[in-house]
Amino acid sequence: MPELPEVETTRRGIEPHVVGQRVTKVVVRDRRLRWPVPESFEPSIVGNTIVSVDRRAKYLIVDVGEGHFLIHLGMSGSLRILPTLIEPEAHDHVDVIFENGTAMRYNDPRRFGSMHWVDGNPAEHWLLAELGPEPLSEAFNASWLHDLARRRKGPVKNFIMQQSVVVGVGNIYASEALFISGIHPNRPAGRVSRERYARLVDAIKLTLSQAIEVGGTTLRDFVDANGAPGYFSQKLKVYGRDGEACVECGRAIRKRVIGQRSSFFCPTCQR
DNA sequence: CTTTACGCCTGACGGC
DNA sequence: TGCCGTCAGGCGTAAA
Repeated sequence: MPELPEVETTRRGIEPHVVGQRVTKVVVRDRRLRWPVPESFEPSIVGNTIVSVDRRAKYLIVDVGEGHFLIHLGMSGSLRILPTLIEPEAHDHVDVIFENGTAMRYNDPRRFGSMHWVDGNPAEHWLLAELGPEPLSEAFNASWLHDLARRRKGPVKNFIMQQSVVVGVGNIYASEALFISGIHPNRPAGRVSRERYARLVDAIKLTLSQAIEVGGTTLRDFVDANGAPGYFSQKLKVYGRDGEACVECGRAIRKRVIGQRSSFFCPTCQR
């Protein structure tokens, strides 16, 4: 479910409610996530006060002073802020309960998400250590992409979805950014010119920024920390629009599976 | 090294 | 209504 904009939306939603809050209790009612939540998870956190909530790629990093915990939302995960503790429902895996009576609740039906406790520097944790640059940073630019793409034969769409190339670009925004920059998703990554990579970089930054501004994309079930959906789905130009008219040329948007993922593009506008 | 295919899961939806 | 196949915002892993 969540790509970078949805994770950032979640981060912004929970941050003001949890920073400065002291954790009095952590309840893990279902440890079955992508990796089992260890028994040591709760005692590591309890008693600490939340210092900050940061994001790296699609991971949320919660600093509790004594260490950090990482949260990944997988395909179907969400975090909610509860003003008061209410009865848990299906797939409510974890509650982090605060001294003031509020709580942060993690729900994940498909269980592709994860929670990790990290001693030491989280940037060196194995999940984060090999990640590429943040898409909204200066380090992500045309030179970086063009140089990395040399000799790569695989489709450019797969290339930009690899987290070692650039983080946070998932299946929706990859299709959108390629449409905006006029690049066919199936074109070999090594056969995209530097100039066109410059346009792709701009398109990725623009698409992600705009999506963050409106709270991300809700296709079926993404909600922010208050339970509200994101509105970027209304602005999607190609994703999920196969058969509809291209907003630029009017020809039908096509859908094709590339790298085992559905991809949407305009056969006329994208080369 | 890069690239590909496969699981891991539940739930929603469309067709019959 | 009910059943069944298909598909879904991710990504680690094994294998080619």
